[in-house]
Amino acid sequence: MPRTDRKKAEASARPPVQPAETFRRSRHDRALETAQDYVEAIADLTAAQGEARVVDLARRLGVTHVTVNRTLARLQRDGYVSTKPYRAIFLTPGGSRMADECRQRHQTVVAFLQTLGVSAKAAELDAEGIEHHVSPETLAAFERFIKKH
Amino acid sequence: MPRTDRKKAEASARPPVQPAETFRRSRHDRALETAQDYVEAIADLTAAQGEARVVDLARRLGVTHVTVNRTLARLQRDGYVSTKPYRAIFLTPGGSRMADECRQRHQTVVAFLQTLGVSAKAAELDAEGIEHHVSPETLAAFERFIKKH
DNA sequence: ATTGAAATGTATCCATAGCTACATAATGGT
DNA sequence: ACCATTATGTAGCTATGGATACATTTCAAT
Ligand SMILES: [Mn+2]
Ligand SMILES: [Mn+2]
Ligand SMILES: [Mn+2]
Ligand SMILES: [Mn+2]
Repeated sequence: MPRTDRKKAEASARPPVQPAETFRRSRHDRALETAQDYVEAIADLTAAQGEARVVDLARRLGVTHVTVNRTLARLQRDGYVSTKPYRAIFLTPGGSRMADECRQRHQTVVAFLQTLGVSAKAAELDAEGIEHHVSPETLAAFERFIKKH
Repeated sequence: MPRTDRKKAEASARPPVQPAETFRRSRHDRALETAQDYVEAIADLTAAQGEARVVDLARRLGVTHVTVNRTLARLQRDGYVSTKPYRAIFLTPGGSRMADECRQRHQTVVAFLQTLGVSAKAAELDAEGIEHHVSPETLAAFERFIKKH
C-alpha cells in the first residue's frame, strides 16, 4: 500500500466530522441563491408596483437585462416563474411559496443583526448573502434572540 | 416619454437604499469563497500533516482532483499559492495572510452560533457558508457577544 | 396612424466550477 | 530493480452567471 503515511501523520487519524459534507452543503446553498433572490425581487416588485418587468429586475439586482432573461428562462424551466415574451413576469404557486419564505427569512436575518448592534446599512448588506446559508435551526435561534431583546 | 408610469406607481418613488448595491456586494463575496476555502484548507492540512497534496484537498472539499487542479492554477495565477508539478502545495505570504484571517473568522462564526444555542453540527455547517458574508463590523459584533456570554 | 424611445429578445463571448475518461509520473513493497 | 497502486496531470464536456452588440417589439406622445 504505497503513499499511505505522511511526514508526521500518525498523530491525529481523521477529523471528527467529515469536512467534505460542510463544503457540499455550502455549495448546495450557493446554487439556490440566484433563484431565491429573483423570486424575492419579483414578489417585492409585484407588491410595490403591480408587476415585475425585466428592466425592473435588472435595475434591482444590478445586472444587465440579458442576465435577467437567461435566469428567468432557467427559473421557468424549474417551475418558479411563468413568462410570456414582452409581458410581465409572474410567480408560480411554487415560486410564490419560495418568495414568501425568503422574504420572511431575509427580514429575520436583518432584524437579528440589528438587534445585535450592527448598523442598518451593514445589516442589510451582510444579510443579502448570509440569508442563503441560515438553516432552520439557526433561523429559530435568531428569532428567539430577537424576541428576548 | 413612453413606459414611464406603472399600474399604481406614483405611491412610493424609490426605495431608500439602492438594493443593487447589496446584491453586488453579495456576488463579490461569493466570488472570493473558493479562494478563501482553499487557502484555509491548505493551511489546516499543512498544520495537521506537514504538507497539503491535491488528493487531500479533493477529499477535504468533496470535489474531484481535477477541480482542485484547475482551482490551484487560478490561485497561483492570483498569487495565493505556489505549486510545482507532482509536489506539495504551498501558500505564498499573501495566501498565508488570507488563510489566517479566514481561520480566525471561521472560528468566530462557529463559536458565535454555538453561544447562541445552535448545535455544534448545525453551527459548523452554517458557518462554512455564512463566514464569507460577514463584514468586519458584524464580526466585531459576534466577538462582543461571545465575550459577554 | 405614425414614430421614436424604451423594453425585450437573441447571438456570441468570457470566467468559474463541477464532472468523466484517459495519460503520465512517483513511490512503497516485494 | 520491478511494478502495481496511487497521485497527478490533461482533454473535453456541462451548467451557471456575468458581459457587449445588435435585432425586434411595444407603446405613449404626437
Ligand atoms: Mn440574497
Ligand atoms: Mn434577500
Ligand atoms: Mn467556507
Ligand atoms: Mn471555512
